[in-house]
Amino acid sequence: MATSARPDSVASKTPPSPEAHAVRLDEAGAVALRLWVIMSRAHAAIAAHASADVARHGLTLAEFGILEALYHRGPMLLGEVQRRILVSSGGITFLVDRLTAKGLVERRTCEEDRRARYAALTPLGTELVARIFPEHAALLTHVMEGLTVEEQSTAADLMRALGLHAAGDVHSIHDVR
Amino acid sequence: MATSARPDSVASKTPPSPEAHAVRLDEAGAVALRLWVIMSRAHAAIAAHASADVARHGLTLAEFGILEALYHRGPMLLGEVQRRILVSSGGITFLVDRLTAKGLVERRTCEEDRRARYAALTPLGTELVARIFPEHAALLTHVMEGLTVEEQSTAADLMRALGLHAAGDVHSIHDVR
DNA sequence: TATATATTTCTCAGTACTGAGACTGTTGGT
DNA sequence: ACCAACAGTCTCAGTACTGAGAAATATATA
Repeated sequence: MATSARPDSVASKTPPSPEAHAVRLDEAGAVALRLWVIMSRAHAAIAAHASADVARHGLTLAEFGILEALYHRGPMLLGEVQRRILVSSGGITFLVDRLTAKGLVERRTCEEDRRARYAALTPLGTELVARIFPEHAALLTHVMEGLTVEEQSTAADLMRALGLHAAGDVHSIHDVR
Repeated sequence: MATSARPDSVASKTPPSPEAHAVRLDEAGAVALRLWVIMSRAHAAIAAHASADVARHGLTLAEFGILEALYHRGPMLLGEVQRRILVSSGGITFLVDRLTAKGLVERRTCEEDRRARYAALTPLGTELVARIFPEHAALLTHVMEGLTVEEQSTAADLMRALGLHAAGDVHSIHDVR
């Protein structure tokens, strides 16, 4: 976590340096860039809170994401979990190993496809999620209070469209058609 | 980068497992949580594109963020850069070291405060940013096309309010007053 | 002045991953 | 049945950081 994530509230009304460069962008570029920067900062600020919260229980956000997914959906194939929480193939193995070592998760074989394995919560893991999830939700509710519930809902809809487009077949602008 | 970030388009209309747990949340909690998850996914999907783009030039997103900041604002104190791109104190030293090794950035002493040091672009660094920034902006414009320009602007306003609140004095819900 | 506290950067050991490739098992074509 | 291509997981070396603390300098208080 960053040691300080405050906005430059007081600081830096520094006079424009002679070495500063103005950028020429069309309107679409300017808006897109602005959204990306603002979104990154907002995400980082919220992630810092969320991360600190789960760290109280010795968990990383990625670990918590796995526990939460398994709690809500029941046992899942490792590949499913991987796509859901967006880590690399090596990462999911590593994370499930660590959660297994903590006694929160166990691997189960998959009868239909013997290459695959399920991850499932142990009773201890289930109990942990049941205990900490409500607190975590309350924290996030609090962190999100910068927007009204209606605004949050609007923001979620916009983010969803953005995410789906970005995750989908956005061909690189450098691709030949 | 995650090896696959596709949404579960086809997959997983799996029947609700007997081991799945329903969660009881008030409306505010449900909306906040939904926004957090959706926002994280959108951010990750966009970051994957941005990251891949700057990687073509051998840069990480954090490095590019520093170069961009120095390009637009001129030389900055390390602490300023750190707060702007949200890395740890060790991280900014490490990143500036690496950019210095690449010949893109140099350190300068600060006369007014001899503890502090400026980071400034070298001519090579300036030339690099001038060359790759327009391409990067074009890529982001393309990635953001899941929303209209007006929607992007709305989203940016909402994210800004969210980020400011989260980065500000959100006291932990567990604090005593 | 002396002392304490704060701020800025740097050091370094540690952590949480990534990504390329290996291994094992499945599927479809012939 | 065989073979090629593919899919799911695992291994492991490498990477990009974090965070606690140290060193140097600055500022405030008595």
